[in-house]
Amino acid sequence: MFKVIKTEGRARRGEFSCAHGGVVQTPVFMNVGTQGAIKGGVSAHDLKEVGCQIELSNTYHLHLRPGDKIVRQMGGLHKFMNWDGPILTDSGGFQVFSLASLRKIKEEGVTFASHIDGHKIFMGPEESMQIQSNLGSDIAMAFDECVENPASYEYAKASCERTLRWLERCKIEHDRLNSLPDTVNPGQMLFGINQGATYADLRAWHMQQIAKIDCDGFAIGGLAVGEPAEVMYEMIDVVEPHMPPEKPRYLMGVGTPSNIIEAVSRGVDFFDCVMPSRNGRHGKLFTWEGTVNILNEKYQTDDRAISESCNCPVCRSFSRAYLRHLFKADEVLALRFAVLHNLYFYNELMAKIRQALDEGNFADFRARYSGKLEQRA
RNA sequence: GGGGGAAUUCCAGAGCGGCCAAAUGGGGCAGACUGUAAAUCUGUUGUCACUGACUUCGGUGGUUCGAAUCCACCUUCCCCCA
Repeated sequence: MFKVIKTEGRARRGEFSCAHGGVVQTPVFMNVGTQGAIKGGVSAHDLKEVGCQIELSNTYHLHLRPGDKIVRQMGGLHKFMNWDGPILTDSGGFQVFSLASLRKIKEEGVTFASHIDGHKIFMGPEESMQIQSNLGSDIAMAFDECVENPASYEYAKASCERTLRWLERCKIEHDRLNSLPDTVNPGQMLFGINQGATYADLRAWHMQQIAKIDCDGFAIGGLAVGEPAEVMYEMIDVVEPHMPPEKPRYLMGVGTPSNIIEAVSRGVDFFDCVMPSRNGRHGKLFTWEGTVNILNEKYQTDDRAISESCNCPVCRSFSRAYLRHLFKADEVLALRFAVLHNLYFYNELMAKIRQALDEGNFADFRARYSGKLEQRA
């Protein structure tokens, strides 16, 4: 269920609900827990404290370890990781991109060499749907190919045509699985994914085609893979008019705070990104004043919180000097604190975007923050 | 008291006549990171007027066209015997 409750320009303020959790307020940032845990020592329990509304996990990774059948046997991913809110599972399509050296693509699907032990794994649309069904996520993503950048027009065209055929197969298999009497999550939704590299005509054509398929939402994939941000924005502009307005739009894997603000202004509702957690683990912290590299020498005796305007559990109690020390001393607590802070920031960013939309001053918000939040504090 | 060994750039530790401002680790400093093969990766780490010059390898002298590398003495440390 998705409902747009207010708009400002193309930006949308909405509400989304699914089989788990209460109403999700959009625009929303989904917190990434690839293997059923947020890297850096953050649990589902912590996600609540940090304002997370939806968690994202990965089909490929959970299929390899512990195995989707084991997750199913343990009662599904929600119970397994003790997260009662919505879960979106990515399909494995991104691994077609990120594990490019370990895979082979054919019409039927993709053969991977496991990044763990090298054994062969075949994943096609049906397999991806079966795995996601076993995981019992609330939103399953279609199995697609995230094409690398740059890609030739010919390759991008052939690839997005194949991704369209894969979506048709995903839809059939997804509906079949959902109707099984013992399915883990009968309310599981399916989102289709737009591709087409950086070619406007392919993007538009592909979006028009997938919009004909009765999906519960539509994602824009294959962006933020090395192209300039302006090109990414242009692709959103190209595709957005062809996205069904009554369904949620998800920009996959994006992005920086400014990327998110810009995409919201272009009509996107859902986001996810590894950036807050990964950068956090690497000592780069986001604040409303700009970014802080907590490893820098200048914070050695800085008694202030990471951000004095932040109300996260870390900023309420610990200093920059202490956090820097934890990093320098290789304490796992450093990772945990940094990730908690960054996720809190991202979730608060979304809350403030929503508030601005509610109050009708998103344009002001955008003017004030877009392009600023990635700069050094 | 006798015998043996070692002293190298922030640390550890290679080098043992020219290709050495000196390997490799660590530490330090800085940067990158966008549907997570990432608690990872990259750069840098004597000084300066920086495609070159200058001062370094415990100290002082010496051998040599040339020394971190060879010789003498000194200093300090370590090991073995008593």
